[in-house]
Amino acid sequence: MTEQRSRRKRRGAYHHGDLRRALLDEAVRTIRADGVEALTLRAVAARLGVSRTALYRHFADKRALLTAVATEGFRMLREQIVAAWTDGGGGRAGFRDMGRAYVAFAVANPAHYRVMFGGSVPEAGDPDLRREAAGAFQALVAALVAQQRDGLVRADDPTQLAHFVWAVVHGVAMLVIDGQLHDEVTATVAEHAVERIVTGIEARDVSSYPSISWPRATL
Amino acid sequence: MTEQRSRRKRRGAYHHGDLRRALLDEAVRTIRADGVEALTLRAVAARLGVSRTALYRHFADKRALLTAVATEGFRMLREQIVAAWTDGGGGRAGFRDMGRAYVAFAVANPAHYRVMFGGSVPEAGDPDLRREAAGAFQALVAALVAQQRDGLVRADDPTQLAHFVWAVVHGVAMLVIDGQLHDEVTATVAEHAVERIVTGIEARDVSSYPSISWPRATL
DNA sequence: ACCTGAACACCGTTCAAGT
DNA sequence: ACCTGAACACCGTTCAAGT
Repeated sequence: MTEQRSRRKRRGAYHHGDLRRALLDEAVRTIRADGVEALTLRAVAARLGVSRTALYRHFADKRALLTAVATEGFRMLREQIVAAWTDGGGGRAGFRDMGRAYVAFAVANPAHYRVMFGGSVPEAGDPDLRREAAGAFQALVAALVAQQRDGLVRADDPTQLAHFVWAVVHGVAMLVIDGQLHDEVTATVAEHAVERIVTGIEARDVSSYPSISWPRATL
Repeated sequence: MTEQRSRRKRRGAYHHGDLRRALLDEAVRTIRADGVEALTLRAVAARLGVSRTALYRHFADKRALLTAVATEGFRMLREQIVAAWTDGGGGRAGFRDMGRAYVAFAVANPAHYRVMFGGSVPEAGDPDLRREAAGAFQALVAALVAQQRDGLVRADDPTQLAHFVWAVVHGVAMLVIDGQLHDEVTATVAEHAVERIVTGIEARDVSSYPSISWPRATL
Protein backbone atom coordinates (compact mmCIF):
# COMPACT_ATOMS: atom_id res chain seq x y z
CA MET A 1 0.00 0.00 0.00
CA THR A 2 2.59 2.54 1.07
CA GLU A 3 4.74 1.35 -1.79
CA GLN A 4 2.00 2.11 -4.30
CA ARG A 5 1.72 5.63 -3.05
CA SER A 6 5.33 6.55 -3.68
CA ARG A 7 5.23 7.11 -7.40
CA ARG A 8 8.97 7.51 -7.83
CA LYS A 9 11.00 4.53 -6.88
CA ARG A 10 14.63 4.04 -6.11
CA ARG A 11 16.74 2.96 -9.04
CA GLY A 12 16.97 -0.74 -9.71
CA ALA A 13 13.99 -1.72 -7.61
CA TYR A 14 10.96 -3.66 -8.83
CA HIS A 15 7.36 -2.57 -8.50
CA HIS A 16 6.36 -5.60 -6.44
CA GLY A 17 2.84 -4.36 -5.95
CA ASP A 18 -0.18 -5.15 -8.06
CA LEU A 19 1.16 -3.43 -11.14
CA ARG A 20 -1.78 -4.41 -13.30
CA ARG A 21 -4.12 -2.75 -10.84
CA ALA A 22 -1.88 0.29 -10.54
CA LEU A 23 -1.71 0.70 -14.33
CA LEU A 24 -5.47 0.38 -14.59
CA ASP A 25 -6.10 2.92 -11.84
CA GLU A 26 -3.67 5.38 -13.34
CA ALA A 27 -5.27 4.99 -16.76
CA VAL A 28 -8.73 5.62 -15.30
CA ARG A 29 -7.39 8.64 -13.43
CA THR A 30 -5.84 10.10 -16.58
CA ILE A 31 -8.94 9.48 -18.66
CA ARG A 32 -11.17 11.02 -16.03
CA ALA A 33 -8.97 14.08 -15.77
CA ASP A 34 -7.99 14.71 -19.37
CA GLY A 35 -9.95 12.35 -21.63
CA VAL A 36 -8.96 9.27 -23.61
CA GLU A 37 -7.04 11.17 -26.25
CA ALA A 38 -4.66 12.37 -23.53
CA LEU A 39 -3.85 8.84 -22.44
CA THR A 40 -0.36 7.71 -23.42
CA LEU A 41 1.24 4.52 -22.20
CA ARG A 42 4.54 6.30 -21.75
CA ALA A 43 3.06 8.85 -19.37
CA VAL A 44 1.21 6.19 -17.37
CA ALA A 45 4.41 4.22 -16.90
CA ALA A 46 6.35 7.34 -16.02
CA ARG A 47 3.84 8.40 -13.40
CA LEU A 48 4.03 4.98 -11.78
CA GLY A 49 7.79 5.02 -11.91
CA VAL A 50 8.03 1.86 -14.00
CA SER A 51 9.62 1.31 -17.36
CA ARG A 52 7.60 1.75 -20.52
CA THR A 53 7.91 -1.92 -21.35
CA ALA A 54 6.58 -3.11 -17.99
CA LEU A 55 3.02 -2.52 -19.13
CA TYR A 56 3.30 -5.24 -21.76
CA ARG A 57 3.67 -7.85 -19.03
CA HIS A 58 0.02 -7.19 -18.11
CA PHE A 59 -1.68 -5.88 -21.24
CA ALA A 60 -1.17 -7.01 -24.81
CA ASP A 61 -1.41 -3.45 -26.09
CA LYS A 62 -3.12 -0.11 -25.55
CA ARG A 63 -6.47 -1.44 -26.67
CA ALA A 64 -6.32 -4.19 -24.09
CA LEU A 65 -5.75 -1.55 -21.42
CA LEU A 66 -8.73 0.43 -22.67
CA THR A 67 -10.81 -2.74 -22.65
CA ALA A 68 -9.92 -3.20 -18.99
CA VAL A 69 -10.85 0.43 -18.32
CA ALA A 70 -14.24 -0.14 -19.93
CA THR A 71 -14.76 -3.35 -17.96
CA GLU A 72 -13.96 -1.51 -14.75
CA GLY A 73 -16.44 1.18 -15.75
CA PHE A 74 -19.29 -1.29 -16.15
CA ARG A 75 -18.47 -2.74 -12.73
CA MET A 76 -18.63 0.71 -11.12
CA LEU A 77 -21.81 1.56 -12.99
CA ARG A 78 -23.51 -1.64 -11.84
CA GLU A 79 -22.48 -1.04 -8.23
CA GLN A 80 -23.87 2.49 -8.27
CA ILE A 81 -27.21 1.75 -9.88
CA VAL A 82 -27.74 -1.29 -7.66
CA ALA A 83 -26.93 0.85 -4.61
CA ALA A 84 -29.43 3.47 -5.77
CA TRP A 85 -32.13 0.85 -6.24
CA THR A 86 -31.46 -0.69 -2.83
CA ASP A 87 -31.08 2.61 -0.96
CA GLY A 88 -34.24 3.84 -2.63
CA GLY A 89 -36.08 0.89 -1.15
CA GLY A 90 -36.86 -0.66 -4.52
CA GLY A 91 -40.26 -0.20 -6.05
CA ARG A 92 -41.12 2.77 -8.17
CA ALA A 93 -39.10 5.20 -6.04
CA GLY A 94 -36.07 2.95 -6.11
CA PHE A 95 -36.37 2.59 -9.87
CA ARG A 96 -36.46 6.34 -10.33
CA ASP A 97 -33.33 6.63 -8.21
CA MET A 98 -31.75 3.91 -10.30
CA GLY A 99 -32.37 5.87 -13.48
CA ARG A 100 -31.02 9.03 -11.93
CA ALA A 101 -27.95 7.16 -10.68
CA TYR A 102 -27.26 5.90 -14.20
CA VAL A 103 -27.29 9.37 -15.71
CA ALA A 104 -25.37 10.72 -12.71
CA PHE A 105 -22.60 8.18 -13.25
CA ALA A 106 -22.20 9.23 -16.87
CA VAL A 107 -22.22 12.90 -15.96
CA ALA A 108 -19.69 12.39 -13.16
CA ASN A 109 -17.38 10.30 -15.36
CA PRO A 110 -18.00 11.43 -18.94
CA ALA A 111 -14.67 10.38 -20.41
CA HIS A 112 -14.76 7.01 -18.68
CA TYR A 113 -18.35 6.47 -19.79
CA ARG A 114 -17.31 7.25 -23.35
CA VAL A 115 -14.64 4.57 -23.27
CA MET A 116 -17.34 2.10 -22.27
CA PHE A 117 -19.48 3.00 -25.28
CA GLY A 118 -17.40 5.13 -27.59
CA GLY A 119 -16.04 2.45 -29.83
CA SER A 120 -12.45 3.15 -28.79
CA VAL A 121 -12.72 -0.47 -27.69
CA PRO A 122 -13.38 -2.63 -30.74
CA GLU A 123 -12.60 -5.53 -28.43
CA ALA A 124 -16.31 -5.79 -27.76
CA GLY A 125 -15.85 -9.52 -27.83
CA ASP A 126 -13.62 -9.56 -24.77
CA PRO A 127 -15.20 -12.03 -22.31
CA ASP A 128 -14.56 -9.96 -19.17
CA LEU A 129 -16.01 -6.88 -20.81
CA ARG A 130 -19.07 -8.74 -22.03
CA ARG A 131 -19.61 -10.25 -18.58
CA GLU A 132 -19.49 -6.90 -16.78
CA ALA A 133 -21.66 -5.16 -19.37
CA ALA A 134 -24.16 -8.00 -19.09
CA GLY A 135 -23.99 -7.72 -15.30
CA ALA A 136 -24.98 -4.06 -15.36
CA PHE A 137 -27.83 -4.86 -17.73
CA GLN A 138 -28.96 -7.71 -15.49
CA ALA A 139 -29.23 -5.31 -12.55
CA LEU A 140 -31.76 -3.40 -14.61
CA VAL A 141 -33.65 -6.54 -15.58
CA ALA A 142 -33.76 -7.64 -11.95
CA ALA A 143 -35.25 -4.33 -10.87
CA LEU A 144 -37.93 -4.65 -13.54
CA VAL A 145 -38.73 -8.24 -12.55
CA ALA A 146 -39.07 -7.19 -8.91
CA GLN A 147 -41.50 -4.48 -9.94
CA GLN A 148 -43.45 -6.89 -12.06
CA ARG A 149 -43.75 -9.16 -9.03
CA ASP A 150 -45.25 -6.22 -7.15
CA GLY A 151 -47.59 -5.39 -9.98
CA LEU A 152 -45.85 -2.09 -10.70
CA VAL A 153 -44.68 -2.93 -14.20
CA ARG A 154 -46.59 -4.59 -17.00
CA ALA A 155 -45.95 -8.26 -17.63
CA ASP A 156 -44.03 -7.80 -20.87
CA ASP A 157 -40.77 -9.60 -21.47
CA PRO A 158 -38.48 -7.93 -18.89
CA THR A 159 -35.46 -8.13 -21.18
CA GLN A 160 -37.41 -6.24 -23.82
CA LEU A 161 -38.46 -3.62 -21.31
CA ALA A 162 -34.90 -3.36 -20.01
CA HIS A 163 -33.58 -2.69 -23.51
CA PHE A 164 -36.01 0.17 -23.84
CA VAL A 165 -35.18 1.65 -20.44
CA TRP A 166 -31.48 1.29 -21.11
CA ALA A 167 -31.80 3.07 -24.43
CA VAL A 168 -33.57 6.00 -22.79
CA VAL A 169 -31.14 6.54 -19.91
CA HIS A 170 -28.17 5.90 -22.18
CA GLY A 171 -29.52 8.35 -24.73
CA VAL A 172 -30.09 11.03 -22.13
CA ALA A 173 -26.67 10.44 -20.62
CA MET A 174 -24.93 10.67 -23.98
CA LEU A 175 -26.73 13.83 -25.04
CA VAL A 176 -25.92 15.47 -21.72
CA ILE A 177 -22.21 14.64 -21.65
CA ASP A 178 -22.00 15.60 -25.30
CA GLY A 179 -23.21 19.07 -24.51
CA GLN A 180 -26.15 18.68 -26.85
CA LEU A 181 -28.46 19.71 -24.04
CA HIS A 182 -28.17 23.12 -22.45
CA ASP A 183 -27.37 23.01 -18.78
CA GLU A 184 -30.68 24.56 -17.81
CA VAL A 185 -32.74 21.81 -19.42
CA THR A 186 -30.56 18.85 -18.46
CA ALA A 187 -32.21 18.08 -15.15
CA THR A 188 -35.66 18.64 -16.61
CA VAL A 189 -35.03 16.29 -19.53
CA ALA A 190 -33.64 13.63 -17.22
CA GLU A 191 -36.68 13.83 -14.95
CA HIS A 192 -38.98 13.94 -17.92
CA ALA A 193 -37.33 10.81 -19.33
CA VAL A 194 -37.58 9.00 -16.02
CA GLU A 195 -41.28 9.83 -15.80
CA ARG A 196 -41.87 8.77 -19.39
CA ILE A 197 -40.16 5.48 -18.64
CA VAL A 198 -42.28 4.90 -15.57
CA THR A 199 -45.57 5.76 -17.25
CA GLY A 200 -44.46 3.92 -20.40
CA ILE A 201 -43.84 0.62 -18.68
CA GLU A 202 -46.24 0.73 -15.76
CA ALA A 203 -48.94 -1.87 -15.33
CA ARG A 204 -52.42 -0.68 -16.07
CA ASP A 205 -55.78 -2.09 -16.97
CA VAL A 206 -55.62 -2.63 -20.71
CA SER A 207 -59.39 -2.79 -21.12
CA SER A 208 -59.76 0.84 -20.09
CA TYR A 209 -57.53 2.05 -22.97
CA PRO A 210 -59.49 0.97 -26.03
CA SER A 211 -57.86 3.31 -28.54
CA ILE A 212 -54.26 2.37 -27.85
CA SER A 213 -52.63 -0.07 -30.21
CA TRP A 214 -50.29 -2.20 -28.16
CA PRO A 215 -46.78 -2.90 -29.41
CA ARG A 216 -47.35 -6.67 -29.47
CA ALA A 217 -50.19 -6.28 -31.89
CA THR A 218 -48.16 -4.26 -34.34
CA LEU A 219 -45.05 -6.44 -34.45
CA MET B 1 -15.22 17.42 -61.84
CA THR B 2 -13.16 15.08 -64.00
CA GLU B 3 -10.08 16.49 -62.38
CA GLN B 4 -11.34 15.51 -58.94
CA ARG B 5 -11.73 11.93 -60.04
CA SER B 6 -8.11 11.46 -61.02
CA ARG B 7 -6.55 10.97 -57.62
CA ARG B 8 -2.98 11.01 -58.84
CA LYS B 9 -1.84 14.21 -60.42
CA ARG B 10 1.05 15.09 -62.63
CA ARG B 11 4.04 16.52 -60.81
CA GLY B 12 4.09 20.22 -60.18
CA ALA B 13 0.41 20.76 -60.80
CA TYR B 14 -2.05 22.34 -58.38
CA HIS B 15 -5.28 20.78 -57.21
CA HIS B 16 -7.41 23.62 -58.51
CA GLY B 17 -10.63 21.92 -57.53
CA ASP B 18 -12.54 22.34 -54.30
CA LEU B 19 -9.78 20.89 -52.16
CA ARG B 20 -11.63 21.52 -48.93
CA ARG B 21 -14.55 19.49 -50.21
CA ALA B 22 -12.25 16.76 -51.53
CA LEU B 23 -10.44 16.50 -48.19
CA LEU B 24 -13.71 16.31 -46.33
CA ASP B 25 -15.12 13.63 -48.62
CA GLU B 26 -11.96 11.57 -48.41
CA ALA B 27 -11.99 11.83 -44.60
CA VAL B 28 -15.61 10.71 -44.47
CA ARG B 29 -14.81 7.83 -46.83
CA THR B 30 -11.89 6.69 -44.69
CA ILE B 31 -13.86 6.94 -41.46
CA ARG B 32 -16.76 5.04 -42.94
CA ALA B 33 -14.49 2.30 -44.22
CA ASP B 34 -11.99 1.92 -41.37
CA GLY B 35 -13.11 4.06 -38.43
CA VAL B 36 -11.79 7.31 -36.96
CA GLU B 37 -8.70 5.77 -35.46
CA ALA B 38 -7.57 4.82 -38.95
CA LEU B 39 -7.77 8.39 -40.19
CA THR B 40 -4.40 10.03 -40.76
CA LEU B 41 -3.91 13.35 -42.45
CA ARG B 42 -0.90 12.02 -44.31
CA ALA B 43 -2.92 9.21 -45.89
CA VAL B 44 -5.77 11.55 -46.83
CA ALA B 45 -3.39 13.91 -48.56
CA ALA B 46 -1.59 11.05 -50.29
CA ARG B 47 -4.83 9.58 -51.61
CA LEU B 48 -5.81 12.96 -53.05
CA GLY B 49 -2.38 13.41 -54.53
CA VAL B 50 -1.67 16.64 -52.66
CA SER B 51 1.10 17.50 -50.26
CA ARG B 52 0.66 16.89 -46.56
CA THR B 53 0.79 20.59 -45.82
CA ALA B 54 -1.96 21.48 -48.28
CA LEU B 55 -4.59 20.49 -45.76
CA TYR B 56 -3.61 23.28 -43.42
CA ARG B 57 -4.79 25.84 -45.96
CA HIS B 58 -8.36 24.67 -45.24
CA PHE B 59 -8.37 23.24 -41.75
CA ALA B 60 -6.55 24.53 -38.70
CA ASP B 61 -5.73 21.00 -37.54
CA LYS B 62 -7.02 17.45 -37.42
CA ARG B 63 -9.72 18.35 -34.94
CA ALA B 64 -11.07 21.02 -37.27
CA LEU B 65 -11.32 18.39 -40.00
CA LEU B 66 -13.20 16.07 -37.66
CA THR B 67 -15.49 18.92 -36.69
CA ALA B 68 -16.32 19.39 -40.37
CA VAL B 69 -16.94 15.65 -40.69
CA ALA B 70 -19.36 15.78 -37.77
CA THR B 71 -21.10 18.83 -39.22
CA GLU B 72 -21.51 17.04 -42.53
CA GLY B 73 -22.93 14.06 -40.65
CA PHE B 74 -25.66 16.13 -39.02
CA ARG B 75 -26.57 17.57 -42.39
CA MET B 76 -26.93 14.09 -43.89
CA LEU B 77 -28.88 12.88 -40.87
CA ARG B 78 -31.32 15.78 -41.10
CA GLU B 79 -31.85 15.22 -44.81
CA GLN B 80 -32.61 11.55 -44.30
CA ILE B 81 -35.02 11.88 -41.40
CA VAL B 82 -36.84 14.75 -43.09
CA ALA B 83 -37.14 12.64 -46.26
CA ALA B 84 -38.53 9.75 -44.22
CA TRP B 85 -41.09 12.00 -42.57
CA THR B 86 -42.15 13.50 -45.89
CA ASP B 87 -42.17 10.24 -47.84
CA GLY B 88 -44.11 8.65 -45.02
CA GLY B 89 -46.79 11.28 -45.48
CA GLY B 90 -46.26 12.82 -42.05
CA GLY B 91 -48.58 11.93 -39.24
CA ARG B 92 -48.05 8.94 -37.04
CA ALA B 93 -46.82 6.74 -39.89
CA GLY B 94 -44.37 9.39 -41.05
CA PHE B 95 -43.12 9.82 -37.52
CA ARG B 96 -42.49 6.09 -37.18
CA ASP B 97 -40.55 6.17 -40.43
CA MET B 98 -38.61 9.13 -39.13
CA GLY B 99 -37.56 7.20 -36.06
CA ARG B 100 -36.57 4.20 -38.13
CA ALA B 101 -34.61 6.43 -40.51
CA TYR B 102 -32.68 7.89 -37.59
CA VAL B 103 -31.58 4.49 -36.31
CA ALA B 104 -30.96 3.32 -39.88
CA PHE B 105 -28.58 6.23 -40.50
CA ALA B 106 -26.54 5.35 -37.43
CA VAL B 107 -26.46 1.67 -38.35
CA ALA B 108 -25.46 2.44 -41.93
CA ASN B 109 -22.73 4.88 -40.86
CA PRO B 110 -21.60 3.79 -37.40
CA ALA B 111 -18.13 5.32 -37.47
CA HIS B 112 -19.40 8.60 -38.88
CA TYR B 113 -22.21 8.68 -36.34
CA ARG B 114 -19.68 8.16 -33.59
CA VAL B 115 -17.66 11.16 -34.71
CA MET B 116 -20.84 13.23 -34.39
CA PHE B 117 -21.37 12.15 -30.78
CA GLY B 118 -18.23 10.39 -29.64
CA GLY B 119 -16.44 13.30 -28.10
CA SER B 120 -13.58 13.07 -30.58
CA VAL B 121 -14.76 16.56 -31.37
CA PRO B 122 -14.33 18.73 -28.27
CA GLU B 123 -15.02 21.63 -30.61
CA ALA B 124 -18.66 21.36 -29.62
CA GLY B 125 -18.74 25.13 -29.65
CA ASP B 126 -18.03 25.35 -33.37
CA PRO B 127 -20.83 27.51 -34.85
CA ASP B 128 -21.31 25.46 -38.02
CA LEU B 129 -21.49 22.24 -36.02
CA ARG B 130 -23.97 23.73 -33.59
CA ARG B 131 -26.12 25.03 -36.41
CA GLU B 132 -26.32 21.68 -38.19
CA ALA B 133 -26.93 19.75 -34.97
CA ALA B 134 -29.67 22.21 -34.06
CA GLY B 135 -31.09 21.84 -37.57
CA ALA B 136 -31.46 18.09 -37.21
CA PHE B 137 -33.11 18.58 -33.83
CA GLN B 138 -35.46 21.18 -35.29
CA ALA B 139 -36.64 18.69 -37.91
CA LEU B 140 -37.77 16.51 -35.02
CA VAL B 141 -39.47 19.42 -33.26
CA ALA B 142 -41.26 20.38 -36.46
CA ALA B 143 -42.62 16.86 -36.89
CA LEU B 144 -43.92 16.91 -33.33
CA VAL B 145 -45.53 20.32 -33.78
CA ALA B 146 -47.25 19.13 -36.95
CA GLN B 147 -48.63 16.14 -35.08
CA GLN B 148 -49.79 18.35 -32.24
CA ARG B 149 -51.64 20.46 -34.80
CA ASP B 150 -53.42 17.29 -35.95
CA GLY B 151 -54.18 16.24 -32.40
CA LEU B 152 -51.88 13.24 -32.61
CA VAL B 153 -49.44 14.34 -29.91
CA ARG B 154 -50.19 15.80 -26.51
CA ALA B 155 -49.84 19.55 -26.10
CA ASP B 156 -46.67 19.46 -24.01
CA ASP B 157 -43.71 21.68 -24.81
CA PRO B 158 -42.56 20.24 -28.17
CA THR B 159 -38.89 20.91 -27.36
CA GLN B 160 -39.26 18.86 -24.22
CA LEU B 161 -40.93 16.04 -26.11
CA ALA B 162 -38.27 16.23 -28.81
CA HIS B 163 -35.52 15.86 -26.23
CA PHE B 164 -37.15 12.70 -24.98
CA VAL B 165 -37.66 11.24 -28.44
CA TRP B 166 -34.10 12.11 -29.40
CA ALA B 167 -32.75 10.40 -26.31
CA VAL B 168 -34.63 7.20 -27.14
CA VAL B 169 -33.61 6.93 -30.78
CA HIS B 170 -30.06 8.02 -29.97
CA GLY B 171 -29.87 5.49 -27.16
CA VAL B 172 -31.13 2.67 -29.35
CA ALA B 173 -28.78 3.68 -32.16
CA MET B 174 -25.76 3.78 -29.88
CA LEU B 175 -26.50 0.44 -28.25
CA VAL B 176 -26.95 -1.18 -31.63
CA ILE B 177 -23.78 0.13 -33.26
CA ASP B 178 -21.92 -0.66 -30.06
CA GLY B 179 -22.85 -4.30 -30.38
CA GLN B 180 -24.57 -4.23 -26.98
CA LEU B 181 -27.69 -5.63 -28.59
CA HIS B 182 -27.66 -9.02 -30.23
CA ASP B 183 -28.53 -8.91 -33.91
CA GLU B 184 -31.70 -10.93 -33.43
CA VAL B 185 -33.22 -8.42 -30.99
CA THR B 186 -32.08 -5.22 -32.72
CA ALA B 187 -35.08 -4.78 -34.98
CA THR B 188 -37.45 -5.76 -32.20
CA VAL B 189 -35.94 -3.26 -29.77
CA ALA B 190 -36.05 -0.50 -32.36
CA GLU B 191 -39.70 -1.18 -33.14
CA HIS B 192 -40.51 -1.48 -29.45
CA ALA B 193 -38.83 1.87 -28.80
CA VAL B 194 -40.70 3.53 -31.63
CA GLU B 195 -44.00 2.22 -30.28
CA ARG B 196 -43.12 3.29 -26.76
CA ILE B 197 -42.36 6.76 -28.07
CA VAL B 198 -45.64 6.95 -29.91
CA THR B 199 -47.77 5.70 -27.03
CA GLY B 200 -45.68 7.77 -24.60
CA ILE B 201 -46.31 11.08 -26.32
CA GLU B 202 -49.68 10.56 -27.92
CA ALA B 203 -52.60 12.77 -27.13
CA ARG B 204 -55.28 11.18 -24.97
CA ASP B 205 -58.11 12.23 -22.70
CA VAL B 206 -56.46 12.90 -19.35
CA SER B 207 -59.71 12.57 -17.40
CA SER B 208 -59.98 8.90 -18.29
CA TYR B 209 -56.62 8.07 -16.73
CA PRO B 210 -57.22 8.92 -13.10
CA SER B 211 -54.38 6.86 -11.62
CA ILE B 212 -51.58 8.24 -13.77
CA SER B 213 -49.43 10.96 -12.27
CA TRP B 214 -48.50 13.27 -15.08
CA PRO B 215 -44.94 14.49 -15.42
CA ARG B 216 -45.90 18.14 -15.04
CA ALA B 217 -47.36 17.46 -11.64
CA THR B 218 -44.22 15.84 -10.35
CA LEU B 219 -41.69 18.41 -11.53
C1' DA C 1 8.00 -10.22 -13.17
C1' DC C 2 10.23 -6.73 -13.76
C1' DC C 3 14.49 -3.53 -15.49
C1' DT C 4 17.57 -0.53 -18.99
C1' DG C 5 18.48 1.21 -23.35
C1' DA C 6 18.14 1.43 -28.14
C1' DA C 7 15.49 1.25 -32.08
C1' DC C 8 11.54 1.25 -35.67
C1' DA C 9 7.76 2.99 -38.12
C1' DC C 10 4.34 6.29 -37.88
C1' DC C 11 2.12 10.53 -36.53
C1' DG C 12 0.51 15.77 -36.35
C1' DT C 13 2.46 19.95 -37.07
C1' DT C 14 5.74 23.69 -38.34
C1' DC C 15 8.95 26.17 -41.14
C1' DA C 16 11.54 27.92 -45.11
C1' DA C 17 11.46 28.77 -49.71
C1' DG C 18 9.29 28.23 -53.79
C1' DT C 19 5.37 29.16 -57.98
C1' DA D 1 -3.75 28.55 -52.98
C1' DC D 2 -1.01 25.47 -53.54
C1' DC D 3 3.97 22.96 -53.90
C1' DT D 4 8.64 20.53 -52.07
C1' DG D 5 11.50 19.03 -48.56
C1' DA D 6 13.28 18.91 -44.11
C1' DA D 7 12.56 18.86 -39.39
C1' DC D 8 10.55 18.41 -34.48
C1' DA D 9 8.45 16.25 -30.72
C1' DC D 10 5.74 12.50 -29.63
C1' DC D 11 3.75 7.98 -30.01
C1' DG D 12 2.97 2.53 -29.65
C1' DT D 13 5.58 -1.32 -29.96
C1' DT D 14 9.58 -4.52 -30.30
C1' DC D 15 13.99 -6.42 -29.20
C1' DA D 16 18.22 -7.69 -26.77
C1' DA D 17 20.22 -8.40 -22.60
C1' DG D 18 19.94 -8.04 -17.97
C1' DT D 19 18.34 -9.44 -12.57
